[in-house]
Amino acid sequence: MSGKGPVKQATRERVELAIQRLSYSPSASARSLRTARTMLLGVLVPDLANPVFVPFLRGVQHVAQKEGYSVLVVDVQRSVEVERRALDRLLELRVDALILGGNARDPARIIQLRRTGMTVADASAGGRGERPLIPELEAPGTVAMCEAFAALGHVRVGYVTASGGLGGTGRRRWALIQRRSQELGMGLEQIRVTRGATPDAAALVLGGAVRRARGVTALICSTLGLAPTVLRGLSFAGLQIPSDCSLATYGDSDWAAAHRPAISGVTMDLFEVATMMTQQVLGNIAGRQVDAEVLPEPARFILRESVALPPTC
Amino acid sequence: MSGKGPVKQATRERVELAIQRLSYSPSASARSLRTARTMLLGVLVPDLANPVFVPFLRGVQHVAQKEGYSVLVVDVQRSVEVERRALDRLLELRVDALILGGNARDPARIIQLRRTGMTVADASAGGRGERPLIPELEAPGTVAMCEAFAALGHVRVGYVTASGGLGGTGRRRWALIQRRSQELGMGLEQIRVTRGATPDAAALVLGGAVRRARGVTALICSTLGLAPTVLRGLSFAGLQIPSDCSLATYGDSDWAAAHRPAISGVTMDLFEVATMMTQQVLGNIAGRQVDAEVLPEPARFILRESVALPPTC
DNA sequence: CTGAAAGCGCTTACAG
DNA sequence: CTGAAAGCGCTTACAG
Repeated sequence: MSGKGPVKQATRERVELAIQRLSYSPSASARSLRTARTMLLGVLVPDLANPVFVPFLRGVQHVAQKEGYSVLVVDVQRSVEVERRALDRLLELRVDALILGGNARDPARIIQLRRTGMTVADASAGGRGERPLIPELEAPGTVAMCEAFAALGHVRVGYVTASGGLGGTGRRRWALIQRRSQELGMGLEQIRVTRGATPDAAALVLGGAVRRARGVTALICSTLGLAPTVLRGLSFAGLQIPSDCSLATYGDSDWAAAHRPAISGVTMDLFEVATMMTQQVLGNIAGRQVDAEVLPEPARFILRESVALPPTC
Repeated sequence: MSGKGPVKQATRERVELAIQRLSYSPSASARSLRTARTMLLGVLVPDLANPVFVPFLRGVQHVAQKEGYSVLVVDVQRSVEVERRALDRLLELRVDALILGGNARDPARIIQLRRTGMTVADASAGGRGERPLIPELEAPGTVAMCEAFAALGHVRVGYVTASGGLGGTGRRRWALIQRRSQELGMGLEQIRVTRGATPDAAALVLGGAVRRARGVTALICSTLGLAPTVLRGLSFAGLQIPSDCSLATYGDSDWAAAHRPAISGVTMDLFEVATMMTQQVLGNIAGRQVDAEVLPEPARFILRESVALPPTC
């Protein structure tokens, strides 16, 4: 009972060991200090309130945790200052890699980081030879949408954006829409609506664009988050979709599909994009050679009831 | 030019220092090893695909980063196993505190953690004397909703849940709805619909519940994510809201408000809940005495067009 | 194969 | 006030 036979003692030791283990847990700090690896991944997103970044974050989280990595997420709230501090902190934390979900506020900092040897994957912009993944994947969807409008006979399209400037991805997309519209002989204009604007405020802007002589016959919403504001604005203005004006949006969701009329959209699987990016990043830092040429599915245009023939005048 | 005057040398040293600083960044691992503080916060959410956890995560992120803390987020995907591993890892990382956005898969583990001195804040369940924050805040909204239905003359209500069991919050809520309905003289039944079910599958279940003799005249959707499925099911079944059946949901969003008819809902500000929880947690571990009695706004019931008089038979 | 030592980069208490 | 030393808890190379 108190250390007699040698076997009994061994047993007791094992038990004690097991008991200790119940609370013992090796210190990651100590290990990292020694090994110079933290098994930490930093993920920067411009704005978690924007729903496109949620599946992205889920994708990163998903593969990271399967590989034993933990993810530090920071919502930079579209602020250079917050991004700067976050990057400083992530570097102190010695993250093994950085994943950017959207355009960096300070791109110069990013290329500088790369120069120091930090692995950083950027979903939206391509630094030094790397291709901008998301814009590239999105392009086929944009083209398909433009072609669908043209095929139905639309002659003038309005691209609705939230007030505030476009980021790198936004500018690339706008350039593509411009080019495609022109080739297809459609007029194009940009319409600014404040996200979360009151229905009457949105109605004023949208009603004006649709109702004036030679007004737009179709609207493209630049982001899914803006769509409800646009829908309420149109509804308030007394405009019917699609008889008075067709509507499509970037992004898709169950709500867009459940809406009557169901809303068309350009959509791609950001979860999958994040998954593949993260796998590649983790492969890189493990020194594995990953075949970079397996790309996620490109974006598609989902045609639903909200896009139809233009009104006959 | 090469170390002549003492002043010049001092200047050069400053310059060299500044240059070095450009790449120097103190090691968080080393510091943590010494100080036994990591400035790390672990956040566990049951499922990031459930939109209620996104504002919650944003709230935590927001105050954490203002206070210099970084947040490790893990989506446990409703799996005990994933949760277990995540907790092990977060403990190795020596997070200064743990924040649970939803019910833990393994509550015993949590109370054990608390016993070892770990600070853990749980939004959905209260361990040992702490009150379950979210259920408590949600209750007034549930009551208001039940009363609204009763006041309009509804006699039988269906509570639509996703297939799969209820968690702690779900059970508490169900118990409250049961009690309130009974007190108000309304019948109640639970209806199970698979999230993401095809419209015809959902239509079968919902149509049956509404159309049969003495069927339900109103539906409550247990979570916002399920609402689109219910909407499409009702639409497929040829049922009009609210003339054939009223509809309310837990949660609210721009899409719910933009839907025609606009969807009623029980809603509260999870961003604010997370904000206050996190402030309290950080205050605790800093040894500050925070007044725990400032509570976030409780949930409200937003009455919109989707809830109206029951059909007259 | 086992065991003691060195060292990762900080902070903190202590000596000068 | 400044500076050298000890030590946080690991891993890894090295000696026995």
